[in-house]
Amino acid sequence: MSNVRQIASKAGVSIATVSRSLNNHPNVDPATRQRVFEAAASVGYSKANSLRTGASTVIALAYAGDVVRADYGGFESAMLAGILRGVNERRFDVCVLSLHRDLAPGESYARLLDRKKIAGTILRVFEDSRHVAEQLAGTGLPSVVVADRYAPTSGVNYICCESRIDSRRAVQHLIDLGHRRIALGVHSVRDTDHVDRRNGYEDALRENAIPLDHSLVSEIVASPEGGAGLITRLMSSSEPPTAVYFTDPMATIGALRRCLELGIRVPQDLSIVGFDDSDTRRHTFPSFTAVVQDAEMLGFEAARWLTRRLANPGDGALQTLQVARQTRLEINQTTGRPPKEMCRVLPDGTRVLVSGPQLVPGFVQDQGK
Amino acid sequence: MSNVRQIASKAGVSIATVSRSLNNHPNVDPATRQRVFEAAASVGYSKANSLRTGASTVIALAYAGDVVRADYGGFESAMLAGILRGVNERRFDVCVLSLHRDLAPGESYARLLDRKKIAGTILRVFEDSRHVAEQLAGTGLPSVVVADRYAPTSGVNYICCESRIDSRRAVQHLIDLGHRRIALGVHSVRDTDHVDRRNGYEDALRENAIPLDHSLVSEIVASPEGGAGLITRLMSSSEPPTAVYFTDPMATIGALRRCLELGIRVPQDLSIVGFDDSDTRRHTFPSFTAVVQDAEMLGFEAARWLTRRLANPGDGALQTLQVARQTRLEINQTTGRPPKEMCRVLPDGTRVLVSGPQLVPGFVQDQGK
DNA sequence: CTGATACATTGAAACTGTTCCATCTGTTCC
DNA sequence: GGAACAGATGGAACAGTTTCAATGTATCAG
Repeated sequence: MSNVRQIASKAGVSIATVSRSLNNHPNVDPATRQRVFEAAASVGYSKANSLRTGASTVIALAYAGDVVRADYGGFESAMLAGILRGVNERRFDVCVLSLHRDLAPGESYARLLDRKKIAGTILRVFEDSRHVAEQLAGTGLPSVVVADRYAPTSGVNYICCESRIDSRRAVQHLIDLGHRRIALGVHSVRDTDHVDRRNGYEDALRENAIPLDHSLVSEIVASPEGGAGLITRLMSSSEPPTAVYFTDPMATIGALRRCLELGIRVPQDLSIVGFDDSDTRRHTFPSFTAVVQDAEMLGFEAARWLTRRLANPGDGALQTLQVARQTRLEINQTTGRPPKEMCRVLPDGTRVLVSGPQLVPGFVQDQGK
Repeated sequence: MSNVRQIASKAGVSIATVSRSLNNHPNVDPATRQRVFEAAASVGYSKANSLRTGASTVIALAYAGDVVRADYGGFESAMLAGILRGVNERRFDVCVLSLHRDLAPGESYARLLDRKKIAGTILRVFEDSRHVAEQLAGTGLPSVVVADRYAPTSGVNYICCESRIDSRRAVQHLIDLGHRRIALGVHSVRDTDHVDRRNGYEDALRENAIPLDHSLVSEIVASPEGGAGLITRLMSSSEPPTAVYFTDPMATIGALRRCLELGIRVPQDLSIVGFDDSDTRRHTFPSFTAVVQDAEMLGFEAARWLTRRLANPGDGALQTLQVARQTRLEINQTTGRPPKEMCRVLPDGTRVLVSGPQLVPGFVQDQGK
C-alpha cells in the first residue's frame, strides 16, 4: 500500500509537507501542493484504506451541491432512512456532507472525501453537478449515485427508478378514461427523473395523436405552493384541462388541497395523477392515483451494495452497480372520467361554465361511456 | 494531554493492548479490557481531542435506541435539516448513529463515541433511554439532548420546546368555543413532550371544572392510521366528543383525512386541534389549528451551540445549555363552535342523531351563542 | 497421564500519519 | 542597508494501529 513517505519521495518533498498538502493546511505553496496531489494520485494513495491507521467504516451521503433539506413527504428523508437501514449489515456509519462546502481550491472531490476518511459515498447529483459522479468514478473511491443514471461506459455506479414508462401509462390511463386536455406540472429542476416523467407524458400524447399543447405544460416548484398555484392558474384559465399529472408528491398535496379549497371535486371535476416517493398518496383525501417509486428501497440498496463492496474489495460481482428499477402505477381515487360540462373555477371559487367552442365535444362524452 | 502510553503504564499493559482494548478488538481478555477502560477514564483519555492525530470535526446525531426513521411530516427530518444548517458555521460534519448498535459488551457510550472519533453529540433519547444522557453528561464528551429536558443539577445539556402551556391554551380555546366533550389522542410513547401535552389537556379541564373522562383519552400510534382509527372509534361511540386534540402531526393528518372520508365536517361537526413540528398544518385541508414547535430551529440551535462549544472549549458561557423554548398556538380552520345537534358517525359513514340524555344540554347550546 | 495441537492473549517493534520547532528565504518597512 | 516579518519547508518527535513472535492454557488422541 502507498503511504506519505512514497508520496514524499516521488514529489521530492518531506512527509510533513505531504501531510500538510493533503489536509489543506495553510502555508503550503500552491505549486508544491499540486506536485503532492499528482504524486498522491500516481501512487494511488488513500487515507481511508490505509492499513496502519485503521480502515474507515464511514460512508458519506454526499450532496454534490448544498445539502437538500430532508423535507416533509420528501424523497430525501425516505432515502436516508433506507441508507441508515442498509449500512447495518456491515456496521458502517453514515456521514452527511455537502461536497462544495469544504472543497479547498484545487482539491478534487475524491481527495476531499479521503481527507475526511470516507470509505465510500452515496452521491446525490443534480442537473448542474452530474459531472461530480464522473470525476469520482475515475478514482479508487467507491461511489454510487442514487436516483440518476449514466451511460454504462461512464463507469459511474447508480441505482435509479425509471419513471418514463409509468408516466406514459399514467397519462394513457387518463386518456382511456376520456381525457384529452391533460396538463403537466413538472418540477422546474431538469434532472433525469423529471425529464423522464415529462417524456412519458409526451409519449402518451404522441401515441394517441393528441397534439402537445405547451400552455398545458408548466414548470413549477416541487412544493405544495407550486402545486396549488398551478391548479389556480389552470382552472381559472379560459380553457381548463380535465386532468393534471404532477411529477412530485409535494406539488400533488398542494394541488389536492387547493382543489378542496376551491370546491373543485376530484375526480368529478378534475382528475389528478401524482407522484409518490413513499406513502404520501395514502395520506391525502382522496388517496391519489400516483406513479410510485420507493425512495427508501433506493437508499437501502445503494447503501447495502456500497458497504458490501467495501467489505469485500476483491469480489468481482460487486464491482459495478448500474440498476434501473421500475416505478409502478397505482390507481387510487383521484382519477375518473372527465366532466360532461366543463367549468372554469376562478381563484375566488366561483364556477363559470365553459360553453361550446372551447369544449372538445366528441371526445369528452363519447370516450367516457 | 493523556495518551495510550499513560494508560498502558497505569493499567500495567502494553500500548498495543491499550489500543486493542479501546477499539474493541477480539482476543482481549475481558478483565484486561476492563482495567484499560478504568485507566483510560482515570487519566481522562479522549481520542477525538488528541492533539497529534488531529482534532475531530465530526459530531454525531445519536439515537439512544434505534435510529428513528426520518418520516414524512416528522420531527426527525426537520430537526436533521436544522442540524445540517447549524454545523456550517464551524464547518463540522454530521454522522448519524444508533448508540446501541455498535456498543461492545462493557463499553460505555462515551467510549463508543470516542472510538468513532466523534467530538460531540446531539442526542435523541426516549422514555427508556433517558439515562444515556446522564451517563454522557458525566464524561468529557460534550453533548446536548434535543426535545427532552432534565433537572438543572443533572448536568445534562438540552434544548426542548415546552408544550404544556400551549396545550392548555389549545384546550382552553376549545372550551371558550363551547366544547365540553374534548377528546385527547396522545402518542403512546410517554416521553416528556407527550406527557406535557397530556398534562396541558388535563390542566385546562381542571381549571374549567370539567371532569376528566378517561374514555375520551386514548393512547395511539403517532401515525395517520392511529389518528384515523381514533376518529372512527370516537365518532361511532354512543357519545362522541365535539372536539379532539391530537398531540402529533401525523395522527392529525390521518384524523382529518378520515373526517373527509366519513363526511364529518370540520369544524362544523367536530373541531380538531393538532400538533405541528414544521409546516404540515398548512398542507391539509382545512389548515389545522395546531400547537406548533419548530423542530428545525431546535436542531439548528443544538448544532450551533455544540459546534461553538467544541471550537471554543474555554468559553465559560458555552459550558451549559439548558433551554426550553415555547411552542405557539396557531388558530386555523379546524376549530369552531360545537354542533347544535350531536351526531354519531358510524364507520360506514351513516349519521345517527344522538338524542336527549346522551347530550349534555346546557353546555353545547348555551356556550355556543 | 502425556504429548501434541490449537487457540487466546500479550508485548515489542514496525509502521502510518500529524504536528512542533527550527531554519531558510524573500519581502516590507523604516 | 538592515531589522522585522511572514511564508514555506524539513527533521524530529509524537500519537495510535497493526504485525509478528512468544507465551500460556485448554483440548484431545493415544
